[in-house]
Amino acid sequence: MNVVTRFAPSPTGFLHIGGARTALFNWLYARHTGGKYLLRIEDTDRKRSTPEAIEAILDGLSWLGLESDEAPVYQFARRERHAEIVQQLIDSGAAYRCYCSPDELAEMREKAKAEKRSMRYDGTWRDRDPADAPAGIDPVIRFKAPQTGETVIEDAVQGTVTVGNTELDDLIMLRADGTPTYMLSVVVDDHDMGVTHAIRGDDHLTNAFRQTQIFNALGWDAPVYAHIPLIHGPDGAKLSKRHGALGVDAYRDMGYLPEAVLNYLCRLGWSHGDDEIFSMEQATAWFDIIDVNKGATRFDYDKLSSLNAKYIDESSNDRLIALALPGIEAALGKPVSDTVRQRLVNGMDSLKSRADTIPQLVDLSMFYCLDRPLAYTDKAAKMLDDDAKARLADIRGPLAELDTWDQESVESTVKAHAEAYNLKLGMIAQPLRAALTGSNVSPGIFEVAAVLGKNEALGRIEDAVAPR
RNA sequence: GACCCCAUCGUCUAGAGGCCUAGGACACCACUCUUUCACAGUGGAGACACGGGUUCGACUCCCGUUGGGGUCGCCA
Repeated sequence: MNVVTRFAPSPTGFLHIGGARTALFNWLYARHTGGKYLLRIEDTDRKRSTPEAIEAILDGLSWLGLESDEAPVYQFARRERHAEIVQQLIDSGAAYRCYCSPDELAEMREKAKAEKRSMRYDGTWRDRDPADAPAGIDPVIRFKAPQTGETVIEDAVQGTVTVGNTELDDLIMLRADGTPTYMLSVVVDDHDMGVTHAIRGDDHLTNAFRQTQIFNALGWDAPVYAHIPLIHGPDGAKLSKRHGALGVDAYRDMGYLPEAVLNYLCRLGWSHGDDEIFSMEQATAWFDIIDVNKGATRFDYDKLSSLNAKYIDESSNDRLIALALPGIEAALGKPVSDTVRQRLVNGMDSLKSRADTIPQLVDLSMFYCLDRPLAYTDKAAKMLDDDAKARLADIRGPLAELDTWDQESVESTVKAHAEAYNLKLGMIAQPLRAALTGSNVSPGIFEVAAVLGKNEALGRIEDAVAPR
């Protein structure tokens, strides 16, 4: 079988993390089987669909590299086809006109709730004579759902799921204004697009029953459904705007690399033995729906960050500098000079092993970019007491005499000096760190001195020694 | 409330009846390395929700309980 999968977001907001993973799983499965991965924008809700949301979704997917194999299908553009199918259903007696007003329906639900019955449409117009139709009211078209027996779906993730048909009411397929609803459009589009596997969030599980019924009424084969577990917030509650339900652009802005996000998302609900860190090529080779878990998962920033740190480590210095530069220049309030850029190039290897995210990398890099005199952190200032300043003043001379200024020469000079004066290395190294970086935390101080260059390093020492 | 789904360390997970004294990863703790902070390495603590079955044998199969989640729109 030629596999065709699809990701079908509704453009009513950004692409959130759950949607991104749904897209990823569909993409992986299509790639794994050598099939096709399609994108369908479900924009039949004209009131809530926006071009901005479409843009955000497309941007998010492209940032993650989840490109579809064909141009996106816009569901609303296919409304005539949908209406045509509905007409077909009416003709065959599988659908009917319902003249209940929204208010009547709301009332019906209220009453059902009060009587503690389930809140389903009661089928008022199901078998009523169309001649009773009230004048001046545009009817909706409802699906005449089977009232006996049960509907069974063989879900590729959840297994066999059965529901009694008495639980399902007659859903609306065409609104009073003649536009198709989601439930109908999905069925028609999945069929027309040749979708063989519908991988989607578990929140669609109950929809699968109704869609299966429509497929049956149409005499079409339903795709294989695979309802993947939902992603919850760190506290186990449903992802809401308050926590976790961010657009993927937010993750980019938080300094996460797309390959880290992808790798992390793979491990949320899917696994390949104990493999934790792997490329999309490996994931493609390994991915199968049977290995997807059933239970909901929680989003864990710590683990994402840890993965991100590893991907940052493996990134080229050029890429990292390009990613960090906007943040650095924003903090600086001006573009970086060529000198500073060169320092970043030279210092990046040890900077990047310390950063979990790009903003952290920016923070870590700032001391290479700042102009003299440096501002000191509290701890650095404390480190620069009078004794420390005296020691710095002492070491300045030998350093100034160096002809070759590199990590080795600075290190041997400082070490020799410490030995000669019978000082522990830290007694000089720590004040030196404070002077050179303005902080008590930095990469190896001799490397820092080398990267800074003789002039800048000596200047920063003088700044620290000078009375403030 | 009705219906549906789920249930292994705090979190993500391995586990397809004996391989399990339940493995890995993140987080946590300790140690090593180190001028600092990281990185890295080593070690540690930490789970099969509960109760019944089935079986010679259950984390694995069945039932129930409890807990969690989802759905119940002229939204998708």
